[in-house]
Amino acid sequence: MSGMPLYLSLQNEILNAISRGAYAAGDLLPTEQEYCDRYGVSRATVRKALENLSADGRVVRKHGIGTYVQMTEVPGQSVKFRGHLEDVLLHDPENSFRRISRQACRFPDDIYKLFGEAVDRQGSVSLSLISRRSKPIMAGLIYLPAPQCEHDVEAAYATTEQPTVMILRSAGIKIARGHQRIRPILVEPEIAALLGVPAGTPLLRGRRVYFDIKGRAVAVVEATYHPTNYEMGIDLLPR
Amino acid sequence: MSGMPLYLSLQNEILNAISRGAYAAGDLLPTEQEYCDRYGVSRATVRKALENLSADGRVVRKHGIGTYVQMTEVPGQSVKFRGHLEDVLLHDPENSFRRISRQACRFPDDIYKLFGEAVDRQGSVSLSLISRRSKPIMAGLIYLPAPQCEHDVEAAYATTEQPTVMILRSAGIKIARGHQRIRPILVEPEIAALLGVPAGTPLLRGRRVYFDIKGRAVAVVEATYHPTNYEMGIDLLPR
DNA sequence: TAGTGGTCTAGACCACTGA
DNA sequence: CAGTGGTCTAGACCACTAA
Repeated sequence: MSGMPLYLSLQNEILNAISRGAYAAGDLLPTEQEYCDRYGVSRATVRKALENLSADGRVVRKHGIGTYVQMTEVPGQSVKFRGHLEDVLLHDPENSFRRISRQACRFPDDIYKLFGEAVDRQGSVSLSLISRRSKPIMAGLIYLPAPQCEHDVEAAYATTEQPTVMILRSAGIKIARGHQRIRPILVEPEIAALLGVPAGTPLLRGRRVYFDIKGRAVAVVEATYHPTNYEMGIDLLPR
Repeated sequence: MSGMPLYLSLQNEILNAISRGAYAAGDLLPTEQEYCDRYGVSRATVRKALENLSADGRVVRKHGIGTYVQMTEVPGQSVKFRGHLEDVLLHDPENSFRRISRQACRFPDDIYKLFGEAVDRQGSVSLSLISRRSKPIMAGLIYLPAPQCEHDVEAAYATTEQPTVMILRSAGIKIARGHQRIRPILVEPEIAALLGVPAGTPLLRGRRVYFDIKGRAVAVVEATYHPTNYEMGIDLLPR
């Protein structure tokens, strides 16, 4: 219908199907071939639609498996951007990751809410520091619920110094997607000391929530960024 | 060579060509057909490579013209994300834009540097407020160099209340790309009064630089966001 | 092993831009 | 108008995943 490209019509069809509840978060969408048959278009067209939805974070495509539906979000007034998990995982070999401390903890209300369905309010919180050429760039509090695999996570921690989400991966917890909300804070003394800035300095803090393929929150990180050793930049592109 | 997909090899070829100076910012790259002939691959493969570079903000593709090279950036340690110009232009009809004041100004050092080649250090600065359902969400200082088209910009301002970058567009200044750096600040009394928060509150400030197709900075905005009426969110996706 | 998504080709026609 | 990128097709083979 109309002058809209076929792949855009298909994208909208799929989004509508998701939003009217035909597929829930974590469900598998029909296969590419199925869409070809159902709408009478070529596979390249179906792929373009699904790749766009993937780029917009609405679905996750897994080679050999299929296309999963992601959680929908209903933001208020906000600017939302897209980024790559890897950019935040800091796999740059020049960055060093160090875990400062770890302890059991009963989650504060706001953190507990993020985990939603988590069976237990009890978990662990770790304090870590990421540096680059011995200059601190980020201090993070990492909240992990107490799951079956806690032992694997601890074992992975013991063998290597890697950012927490890498550790989660090596413990078999695959992260499909995340979301980070950025806000300004006046830094607390403990974090300030780690970053080497005066307590009370205004800093950027990102609250990251990582989700697995089923849309369950599996980790929450409160990342506090150094004011000058680190830059938060966003490229603005035409649509 | 190796098991790398053809389109990735081509992407790297193009990036290498750019970084060794074969094409400068603002130049046109070879056409799709030219790449097909030169590398002996199909047009779909060439297109995939160029579309990826476009999604990464390294080139801008213009229907009927060709593919332009964008400015390269050499960030220090940073997290870089991608977003859409339109998300920042706030074309949401529920948002209202109001220009509070405008005056001639001699640019401060840091702003002047951003304009780089601007012939004149003299320009204008406007103070504006964007609200949503009569709640303030952003106050912005907009710096514009004094160009030939200043008259057109002012004429556009007089006829409609639109965000500055929309105004620039309607004055014939096409914006190809932008960049925003986010940092925390303690808000000054004037901005605080506009947003309705106490002076000294820690807030997010984005310094946006808008570039035309030739890579020249044509506008700088210092955007200060309301702490609760606005959210800065980033989706984290697998690569 | 069967079925999925990932890559790739060789063609076609259309829509936009500038001269 | 000629030339560009935008959309689309109908095939092919490969790489990955789960059972």
